[in-house]
Amino acid sequence: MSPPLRRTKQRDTLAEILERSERPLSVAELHAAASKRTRGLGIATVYRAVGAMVEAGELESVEIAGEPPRYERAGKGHHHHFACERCDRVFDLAGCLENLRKLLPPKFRVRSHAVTLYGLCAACAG
Amino acid sequence: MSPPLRRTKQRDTLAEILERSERPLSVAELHAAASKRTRGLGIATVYRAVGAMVEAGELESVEIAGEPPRYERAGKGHHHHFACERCDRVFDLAGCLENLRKLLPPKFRVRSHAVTLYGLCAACAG
DNA sequence: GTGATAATGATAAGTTATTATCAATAACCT
DNA sequence: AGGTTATTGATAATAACTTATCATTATCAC
Repeated sequence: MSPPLRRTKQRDTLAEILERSERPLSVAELHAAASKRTRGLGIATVYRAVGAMVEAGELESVEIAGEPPRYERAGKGHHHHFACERCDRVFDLAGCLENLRKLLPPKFRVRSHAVTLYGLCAACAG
Repeated sequence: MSPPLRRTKQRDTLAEILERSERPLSVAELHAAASKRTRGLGIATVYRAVGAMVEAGELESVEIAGEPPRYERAGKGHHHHFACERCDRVFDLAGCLENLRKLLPPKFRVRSHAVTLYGLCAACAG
């Protein structure tokens, strides 16, 4: 069975950053942000913490083609994402689209879908 | 400047398979299909041919998160894709969705978008 | 046909992201 | 506080693709 888990400064910091973040973060972003508070934080620790939180259902991963996954807290409700082509950050979009099924060929069965918009975020569109 | 390009059996085969294919193909799929006709075909040759065709604007790449890119002939018109979770093949979907912009936060500028459906293709849904 | 050289195939090397290893450190129970 | 052991950080090792290298082969202009 799984070993009893211990509370550490590193994990607390990482969890808090993710909890507070209004957008999904990559491991690299998370490492950078947490390093400001927890000096010398190892990248492996970030991977371990993120993996455990996904495993525990506290985090969900946001997969975007050609990009490393981002992570955001679970239970935000169905939504999609925007990837800024300049600053490389990913943002949440509110809501979804109807009629996705109308795209579907006969006999195909959909289990999930992803909609990603690419462009410039507000900051980069300046 | 670029060296004059020569016509080879390998490139002809690859171009023809892509031209005839009704769905986007990965380098691996393309290599497998072309190897039946051109024995001993090297994977590097496939990468080189695909790269050149993309460069020339004859092919477009189809990027799907967590998957190697697929390639399809350019100029098919705007459409999206379906990724079968069982057989791992990618299919074209006809048309698009309206009102993508309604998802957009203020001041964000969209340049392109991707819609990918995941599920089982007709063959796998059986 | 012949020569110059682009293309090929086999494979080494490079990328990028992630996981494994392991000695040192720090949590937590009594 | 002290001991057990989970966790950490540094880094080696993987993994999955893609590109580079280079001797050999094949294309094409003449």
